[in-house]
Order: sequence, then C-alpha cells, then structure tokens
Amino acid sequence: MAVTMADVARRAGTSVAVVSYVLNNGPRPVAEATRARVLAAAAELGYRRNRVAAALRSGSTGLVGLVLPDTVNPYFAALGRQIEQALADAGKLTVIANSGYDSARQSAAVDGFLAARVDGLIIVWTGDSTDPAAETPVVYVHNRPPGSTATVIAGDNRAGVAEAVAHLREHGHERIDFLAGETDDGPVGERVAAWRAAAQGRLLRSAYSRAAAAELMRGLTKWPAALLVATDEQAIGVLSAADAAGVAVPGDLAVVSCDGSPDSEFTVPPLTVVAQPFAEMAQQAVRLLLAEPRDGSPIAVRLTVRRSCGCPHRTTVA
Amino acid sequence: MAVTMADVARRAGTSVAVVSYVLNNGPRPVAEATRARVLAAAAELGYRRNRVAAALRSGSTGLVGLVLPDTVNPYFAALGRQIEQALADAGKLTVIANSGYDSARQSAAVDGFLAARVDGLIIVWTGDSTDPAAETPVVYVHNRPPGSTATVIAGDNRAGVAEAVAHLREHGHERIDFLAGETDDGPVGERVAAWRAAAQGRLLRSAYSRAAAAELMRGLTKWPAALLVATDEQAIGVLSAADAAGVAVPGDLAVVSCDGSPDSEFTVPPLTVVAQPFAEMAQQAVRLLLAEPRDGSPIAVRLTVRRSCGCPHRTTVA
DNA sequence: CTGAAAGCGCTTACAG
DNA sequence: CTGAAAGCGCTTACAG
Repeated sequence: MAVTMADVARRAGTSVAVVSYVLNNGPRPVAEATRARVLAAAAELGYRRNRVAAALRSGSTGLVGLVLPDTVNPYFAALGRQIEQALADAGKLTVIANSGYDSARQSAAVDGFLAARVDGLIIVWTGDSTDPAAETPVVYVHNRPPGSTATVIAGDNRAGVAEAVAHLREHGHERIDFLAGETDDGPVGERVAAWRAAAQGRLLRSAYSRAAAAELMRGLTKWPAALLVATDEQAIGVLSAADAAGVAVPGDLAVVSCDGSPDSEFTVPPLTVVAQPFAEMAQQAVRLLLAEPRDGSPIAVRLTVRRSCGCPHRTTVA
Repeated sequence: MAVTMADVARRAGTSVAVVSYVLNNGPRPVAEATRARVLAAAAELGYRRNRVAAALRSGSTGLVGLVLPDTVNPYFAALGRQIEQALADAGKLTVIANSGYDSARQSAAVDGFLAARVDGLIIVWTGDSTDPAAETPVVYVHNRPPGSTATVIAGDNRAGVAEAVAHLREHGHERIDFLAGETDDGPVGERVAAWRAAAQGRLLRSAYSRAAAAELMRGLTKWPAALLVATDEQAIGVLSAADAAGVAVPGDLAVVSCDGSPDSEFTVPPLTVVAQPFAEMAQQAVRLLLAEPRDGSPIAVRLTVRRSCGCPHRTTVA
C-alpha cells in the first residue's frame, strides 16, 4: 500500500487536514514548526500525493486531452510537442490520442477523455461531425468542427499564402499550381482561397500523406513549373516523387510549402515555407484553455526562404 | 453537475450497486429486465462513468505513462503512435511526456505520472540516472537505465547492422564509417559494436538531431565514401549536409541508416535502412506491461534496400 | 493555528 | 437477484 496523508499525519503528530494545508500551501495557514514536521515526515516516508483522490474531491484531474489526426505528420508532431511542453509548464499532464483522420476514432478518444474527467480538451478537429457539446472546456487548434464558431488557434494563412505566391512570382512564375487536401476544410481551405485569389494554376488534391502526394505527382502527365503545397507532409512526398522522376527542384519545379515544420529545414533541397509559429500557437491554445489572459491578435505566419523556391542561398525574410 | 450512478439508479428504480453491476457486466448477475431499465436510464440521462471515482475505488486509472526523449524524432514519433494505438486497443489512455534527453525532465515526468497513479509506465530511458524503483510496472523500450536488468523491447540490432555492413561491402566499400550518438548507451552502443566487429572505418559522433548531424558532416575535412548512420534522424541531417556540400548520394557517399522510420522512405534519395518493426515493438511492450503472454523471441529487424546505398531500384530484402 | 468529519462517485464485500 | 453501506485518499467548510 502506498503512503497516505494519514500516515504522514500520524508520523508528524498532526491531522490530515494540516498535512493537506502544508502540502498545498493552503487554504489555511500552518505554524512554521508544524509545517516543518509535516515536510520532514512526508520526506521520510517518501509520500507522493494521490492525484486521483485529490481529483475526485477537488474536481480537477490535472489532465488535458490532446487529439491530433496523426502524430507522425511533422506538423502535428511539432505542434504536439509544443503543446505538451506548454501544458507541463502549467502543471498539466497531456493525454494523447491519434484520430487517424477518422471521425469514429476521434469521438471514441473524446469519450475516453471525458470519462477520465480531463480538465480540458485541445483538438485538431477532423471530419464532418459536429461539435461534441462537451461538459469540458475545448480549444480547437488548426481546425474546428463544421458550423462551430469557437476560436480556432491557427496562423494567418491568407497573408502567408499571398506572400508565398508573390515570392514565386518574383522567380518569374506565371502559373502556380496548388496541392491541397481532399477537401477544403479549415485552414487548408483558407490557403486554397488565398492562392485562388492571387494566382493562376491547377488545383491538385491528395490525402495528407507523403505517399499519397508522391503518387499523385507520379500520375501527372504534365508537371507544374511552380507548386504551392498545403502541408509539409505532402511537400516531402512531392520532393520524393520529383527525385524519382528526375525532375529537378527548384530547376524544373519550384516548391513552396505551408507548414514550416522542423522537418522542412532538412529536406533535399531545403523547403521554402510559410512557417507556422508552433510555440506561439501552443502557448495561446493552453492559455485559452486555462482561461488565462491571452493575446487576441491573429498569429503571424512568416515566409522562410530556403532553396526549393529557386533562391540561391538560404536567408530568412521577416 | 454531471450525471452520477445515483441519478441513473433513481431513474431506473434500483440501487447504485445494481447500476454498477450492469455497467461493468459484473461481478454480480442482474435480471434481464432490470438490466434493460438501467441501460435505458443511463442512455436517457447521457450518463458517462466517472473514471476518477472508479479509479480511486478500484485502484486502476486506465492510464499509462509514456516517456520519450523527443516525439518529433521520426523514430520516436513512429514508436509513440504505435504504442498509443496498442494501448488504446487494450482500453488504456496514453499520457505522454518528452524528456528532451534530459534526466531531470525525465524524472519530473515519471513523478507526475506516479502521482497520477498510472497503471504502468513505458519508457525510452535517457541519461545516467538509475532505475526509479517505481511502485508501478515499468517496461523499457529501446533503452533501459544503466545497471538495470529489466527486459528491453528492442530490435535485434547486431544482426541488422551486420547485414547492412555486408550490403555496403557488396557495393564495393572497404571502409565504412559509422555515425553514432555522443555516447555508446543502449541499442546504439550495440550498433556501434556490431559495426566495429565487421568493418574498418572512423567512428563519428553527434547528438541525435538532424541539425547536429548536418553540422558534423559540414565540418569534416574528408567525407567517407560509405557511412552507416545510427538513426534516421541523423541520416536525414547527413543527406541534407551532403546536398548542401554538393556530395552526391549514393554516388560519392553511400548511406545506410538504422531506424527505418516512415520518414526514411521519402527522403532524397530514399534511405536504405535496417528497419525496426515498430508495430511489433509496441505490441510487445504493451503486452509485457499488462502482463499478458508475450512472444519472448528477439524482435527481428530487416534490411530494407532503397536508393541511398547505391542500389539502382527499390527492392525489399527479407 | 488545528482537528474531526463530511463528501467527491464509484466498487464490492456483505446481508438479505 | 438486489440493496444498504463501507471505504478508496484526498479537500475543505466548520467548529474550536
């Protein structure tokens, strides 16, 4: 049996109430001598607070549920790590689940989290199903359920895509194709719209996987000279397919991608990207979830110029 | 206030004990008519079991803690997703933490998990600190604490590396350098030893990041003609540095890596790898943790031949 | 400043 | 087959 507060109280010659006051720094004051005895007793016994019991009584588990479509996708991997970090800084533990872009799995994950009585949910929503009307605070990142009017933590994609289009233009490209996802939901939809508004070119579609993007490119009868890709995951597939087909990047094909995950810096060639500010997105999501004051301004995205667009040297443009 | 078993019992005209028996399918039998009333009442009220209360009483939270050095590293990302999946299949929720290769952060994560009373821990151990002697089942994957004799779930690295060396030999390489981590702990140490036993060449070292590996290569006065790399994360950095330096892979530099993460299939050029069986590792780890019968045989690793070694076409060798 | 006690929502002997 | 009740280990009014 694990050591309980009762054990600590007995050893310190006081009550469990006082032990709780000491260990929680409140809500009642404790005499210094008593405090010292309690701390000593707790240390001697190797006491560790049972958060399950504390949660049942206090109503807060210290757990936050995080639902991501696919933690292997470098965009979600980067986002997930930042969120886990921000949550840990706030004293919360992160319970994670992959939805695999599947509504049923997503809903099973949310159910499990609610049964576990998480203090909140951070979700990159997937699919057509609507808001779960959870009895728990929810913050959506990147994408929210259709019809929802909740705040979505996401970068300013319109500005970023417009900048990317302008940059490819400077390289002399008149026509710029766009590789989107299979539907126009959420931020990728915004990216598509921003591209449509600024450029001429084909709209290509593939699932959000490198394999699917590579296969799509492989099947093209005519490759574009310039391509804007919705996600790094797909862009990595494009680079792979180009290499296999003997299409030189950026010589024959200029590529700009829209995530700016850590992976994008080390592709061959390095990807020019519209970089999402992962750390800031994570912090804003966590602040919003914990109802702390939060900067309400849209999150700026920035073009990071590397080699895949045709620029000779790596430089960063603010 | 959320709906409780007492609410369901009231509505069904029975006791909370019976509600519990119905919802848990035991441990006592319940008449069919009563069962139907309870189920109907639960559905009507939208009852959702409070797992916190159940955990306090039953002693099992349904939570498993997973500590990984870095979830952005493709090897750990792939492993983590498989483990989360295997745990979900077993009805467990995964609480995740990144140690960032830091002992203090690792130990803070373990403490947090123990306070949350997780049912078990799955850890890719990092650092020199020794076993935490936890009051919870622990399974180590990939690496265990120094001095520990616990089972480690890991692929058969010796055989895999020997095979990789043999393959590079067939490509005519006499000297084969090895890019290891900064120390020779765990599986990477095994990989180093297996390489030492089979090949002549320099031992290179970098931290487990693509940036560190790229920087190391950049600083080399003489590049190797053949390089075995301990991890995909580093191999991706090597490919990046080679591209930047105008070193052709596989023409000037043949590369074989040792993880076989999903990422390795889409690098430029595609990496020939000693592939770790992620799904199998995850399943064995979960089985071992939950004390289910488990195949005790070592986990086979296999050479997956792609382009970075010098082979003309992609083929898979069993 | 300190302590006895209620109660969070379950599970599970125990009694009927 | 069913129900009243104890108890998991905390937190927190309440009383002293």
